[in-house]
Amino acid sequence: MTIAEVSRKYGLTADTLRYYEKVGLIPPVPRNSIGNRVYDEESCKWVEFVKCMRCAGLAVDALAEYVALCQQGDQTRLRRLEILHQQRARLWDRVQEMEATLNRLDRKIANYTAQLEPAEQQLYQMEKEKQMRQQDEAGP
Amino acid sequence: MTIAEVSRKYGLTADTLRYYEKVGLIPPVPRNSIGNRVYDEESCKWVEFVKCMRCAGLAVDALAEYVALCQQGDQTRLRRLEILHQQRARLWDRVQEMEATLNRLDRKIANYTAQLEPAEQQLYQMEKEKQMRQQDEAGP
DNA sequence: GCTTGACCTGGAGTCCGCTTCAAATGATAT
DNA sequence: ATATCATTTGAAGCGGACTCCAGGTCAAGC
Repeated sequence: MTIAEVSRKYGLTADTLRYYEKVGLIPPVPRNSIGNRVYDEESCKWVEFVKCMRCAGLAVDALAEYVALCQQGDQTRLRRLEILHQQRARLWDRVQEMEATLNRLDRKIANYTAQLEPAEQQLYQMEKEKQMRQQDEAGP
Repeated sequence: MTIAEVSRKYGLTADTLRYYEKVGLIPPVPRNSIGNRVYDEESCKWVEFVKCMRCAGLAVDALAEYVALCQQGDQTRLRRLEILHQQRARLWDRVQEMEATLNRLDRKIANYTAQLEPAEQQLYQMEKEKQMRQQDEAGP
């Protein structure tokens, strides 16, 4: 696949794909005779993997280290595992934090909604929906 | 409270507190006769609120709009509710994405762990622990 | 009355993660 | 053969969110 095809396939710009390769988020992509990138299965898998990890917020340099280690063979497996563990832990912490905030927002929303004038409520209802929970003040 | 005290209390630098105020993430903080900030209850609540929301990744400008509306009185309640809804939705999406990645990392970790030499496993065990799940390849 | 220390401001600097650009190359279409 | 097009590179630029800095003001202690 060409860079344009991969770009379409994964929704990353060609520039971003080159950038990822440059900083080591994906191993060097094979080239054809004239030097253009030709993404094979392997490269695509890396692209998909990295897209997923970056979307979740993993840091570029942790990922780059992991990718570099993968290219250095089996004796790096232990270290790779460490990196994965560490990143997983960070990610988990962030998710906890975000879920707490989600709950807080839900309470706030419930509170706002409860205090709307009936007319407003209906007006609002007409274009909105869904899940809410408990108390919270409506200021800060 | 002085800015230094608030800084200690919430773990944000004085610079960040001034910055938040400047860009409207917190309403203007009261000043004493010589122009120094004196954080009252209200200001502290805002600081805490904004810290929480920013940690969860809400955008500065959405928050700034919300804060501005709060200062404009009750007729902005509907719009505020909309903002909260919207931000909640974004946050929820991100959490979903991150949880999926978390699962993927877990599978990867399980796979790596399973493939370690027994000696390595033990070595690894000695400093690590916890939860893992199922299959995944160990490359990308 | 002079230093020290906390605070102020405006503006510049930093870091991250892309994004844009300029100039070049080669394949393809007319 | 000339124009068009996708691609290449290295380097510069950008946006977000702080972070740091220089220069200045006050209040208090010695």
